[in-house]
Amino acid sequence: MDIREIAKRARVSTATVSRAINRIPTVNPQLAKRVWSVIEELGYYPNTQARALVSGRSRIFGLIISEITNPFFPEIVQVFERIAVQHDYEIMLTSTGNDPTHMETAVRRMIERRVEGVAIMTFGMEEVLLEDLKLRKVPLVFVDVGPPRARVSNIRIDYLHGIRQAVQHLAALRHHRIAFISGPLHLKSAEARKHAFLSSMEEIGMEADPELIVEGTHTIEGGIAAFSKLLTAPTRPTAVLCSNDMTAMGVMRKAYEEGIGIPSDLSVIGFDDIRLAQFVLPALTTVQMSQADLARLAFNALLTELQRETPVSTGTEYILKTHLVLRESTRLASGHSRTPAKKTQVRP
Amino acid sequence: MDIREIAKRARVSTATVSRAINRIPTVNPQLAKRVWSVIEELGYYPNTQARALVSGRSRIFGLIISEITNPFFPEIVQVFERIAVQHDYEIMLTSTGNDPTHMETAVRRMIERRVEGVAIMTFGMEEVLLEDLKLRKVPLVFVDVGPPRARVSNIRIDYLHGIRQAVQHLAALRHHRIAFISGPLHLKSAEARKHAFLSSMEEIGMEADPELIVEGTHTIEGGIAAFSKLLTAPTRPTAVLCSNDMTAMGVMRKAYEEGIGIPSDLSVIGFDDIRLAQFVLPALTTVQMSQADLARLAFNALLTELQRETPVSTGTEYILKTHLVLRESTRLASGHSRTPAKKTQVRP
DNA sequence: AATCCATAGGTAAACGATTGCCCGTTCTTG
DNA sequence: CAAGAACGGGCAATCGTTTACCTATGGATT
Repeated sequence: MDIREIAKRARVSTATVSRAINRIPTVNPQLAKRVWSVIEELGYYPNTQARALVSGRSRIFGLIISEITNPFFPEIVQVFERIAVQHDYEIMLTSTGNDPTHMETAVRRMIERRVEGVAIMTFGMEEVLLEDLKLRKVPLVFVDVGPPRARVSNIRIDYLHGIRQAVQHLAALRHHRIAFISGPLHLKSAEARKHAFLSSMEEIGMEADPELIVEGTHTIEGGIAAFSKLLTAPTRPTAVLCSNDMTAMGVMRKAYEEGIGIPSDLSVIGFDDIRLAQFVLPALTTVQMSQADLARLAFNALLTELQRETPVSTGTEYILKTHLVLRESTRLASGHSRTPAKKTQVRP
Repeated sequence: MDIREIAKRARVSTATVSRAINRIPTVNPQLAKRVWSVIEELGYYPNTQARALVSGRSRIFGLIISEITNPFFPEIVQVFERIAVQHDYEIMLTSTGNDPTHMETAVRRMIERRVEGVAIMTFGMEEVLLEDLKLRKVPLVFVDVGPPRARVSNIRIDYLHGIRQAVQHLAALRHHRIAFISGPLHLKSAEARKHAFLSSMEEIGMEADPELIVEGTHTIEGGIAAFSKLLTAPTRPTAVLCSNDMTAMGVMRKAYEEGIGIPSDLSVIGFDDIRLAQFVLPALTTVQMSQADLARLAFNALLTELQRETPVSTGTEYILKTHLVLRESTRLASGHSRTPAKKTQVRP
């Protein structure tokens, strides 16, 4: 069933049907009504492929993330999708697992489907592979990545704000041996977080012991491994700041196995504030970086770039703030207890 | 840039270019090579919309899930996507949040994009809204739902197997007061799990105290609420079996707040075996229902139905087994300790 | 009353591929 | 050596829309 069928039954031309469907105001309301009732009656749905072909607009945005099974991303996907649908866009999602090959085929698929824009949420990887998209002048939005360029927007995350709060919170709780577990350092975002930690420490005159800085992988497993390594240090840390919440969960897991109480023996702070963070035991103090805001920012960046008549020479920059949210996983360093230490209940 | 451009430069007709691209064996290898080298040189990517339009095949599958932020689903999405890409399919993902309106618009969008099949992973909801798809003879695959029908396959989950193991495990550990927190009972799957619990109990001659059966929502919050309710019972349960892992995490959270030790004071069993289950503290004993297998099963069901020349009158049934995996959250009921109880370390 | 203009709606040409059909070669076969 | 088969490749129709352009109609203007 196609537009011709509708046209015939409504005794109008296909042009009129098309106009009625697209609610073009010049069509006589009477006619429009006739057309619509035929459409309803037959349960006709327009063919998007045909529309896209002739109009040159696919109404699809690409969304590239690194790992859908990392709880950080689903919320982004959800919000992004919701907004897209509101704007009559479809999203083409791909989770690369940080595999360049996967990334490459994803880009190819997206070009073949003629996406109108792509949000890249891999936090600083493989920018090179996107040359094909740039070449085709597809609007792009990155997080935490490189030099601005025409049709390419950037969301800069203000890591320093939240991480400085975290460090100062720990310092206020009299922690002197503060460890940091970074993400994989080839990610720009991981690098940036580490750097924010370092300068926050310096700012308050604390030196970061190199032995207490280890690299993780932004996964639970990585957190376990990294914390194990920290435990071999001559003097253990009393607090550990993690580059993301998954890492923090790994630390908590390992601490549990070793009989190290959190927060009684060790304070832990995460980063991201994934939903789970509040349900972990004990609830995780963490630096929030709103996934919903990030998704909104990215979508709007794409839409804005698309609507711009004459592309500006250099893409727009957006900024996303971060800030600390206090929960149960941090406490006064032991030896400084307000009241005689008791190993059981928690109330930081 | 289009196929004509390629044809011109390779000094062949568009037909030959098309045939070369589709690797049709009748084209002269020499010509094909010439065509391909032009394609490479120009960085030409075929337009999927045009292809789909003329061939009548969109190469898109729909995937409807209930909540992408529920950690159960991302793994499904990942596996489904991976297989789809291997078969040159794209997936159109939608997370309905159990909202019928959302479901309705999702179905409309999918029809407009002419999906070739849809996997519905809402576990027993809103089948009615899919009439439009059935009408159009789109292959469908459901989990846990109703009567078979042409072009509609079904994945039946063998809940009983895993749940019976769970119940017997608890019984063997001398638990007599076993609670069950169900999912929202309007979901067929939740209903089925509850039923499996009841009959497993009956089988070993234990009666399920109605006071110990409460309804949850398959979320952490629901688990917290449900367990709070259980705590008001005149005699508390010593073990609780949950309809999914999120619920179990809610129980653990609430227990933690109340100072109830797991597994020392209370044994907890989940269902699903989401990845997180092994990292929770203590690691959760749970009934595994493989998300990867589920995704594979669903994809193959769709593909099979699509390749079937003459649709059989009634869709195929597939079966997915479940089974218990033991971890740290269960233990001999207190008062039956093998060795004098000690509150610290865990080893069930 | 004649002319002009605005306007609504129709005709048909795109969009970029696939593919049925046909035609010209070359090979086979009697 | 002639006739038919086999085969490779080109022509052009087709998929289902949108939209530029054109035409007819009716109202306004003089």
